[in-house]
Amino acid sequence: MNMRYWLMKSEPSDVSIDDLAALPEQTVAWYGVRNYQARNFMRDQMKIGDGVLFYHSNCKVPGIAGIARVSSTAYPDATQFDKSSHYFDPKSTPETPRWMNVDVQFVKKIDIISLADLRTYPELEGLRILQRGNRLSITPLDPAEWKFITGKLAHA
DNA sequence: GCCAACGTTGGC
DNA sequence: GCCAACGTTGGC
Repeated sequence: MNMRYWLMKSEPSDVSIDDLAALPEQTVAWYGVRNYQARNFMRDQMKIGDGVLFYHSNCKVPGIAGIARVSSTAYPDATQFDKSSHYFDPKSTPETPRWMNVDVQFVKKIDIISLADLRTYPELEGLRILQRGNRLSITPLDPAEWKFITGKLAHA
């Protein structure tokens, strides 16, 4: 078991929580991660069933917009081989792919918990996304943080 | 649109 | 291996 918890950022103009809910199987390949630390989280630590906080970034009201789950282990990100993709990486080959992704499946939408809200809870002081200068698009959560957010703050 | 903070690149 | 230059992220 040993379930882990993650916060994953997505720009809603790219994939929003509503987009995710509307997709076939309500599942999306978490493509486009081009940061090694974030990739390593997916590749080395994520397991099917891990909890995901779906975070809207770079938008009018940044914050946690829904709950999701990891629904595959990591596999090569198809966009790295697609010349027409913004995420194309000429240095990557199918034999030795650089970039991986997992699949993420919708669980539920919640009333957005804004970044400003998140900052008001002492329980969440350690949340990686609240630390100064944090830019990592995938960050781990403590079970206590997960519990607090999904139990006390999340309202469907 | 601004810009601080951070990650990556590449010359040396 | 250092580090300056550059590109990106993402809140505001």
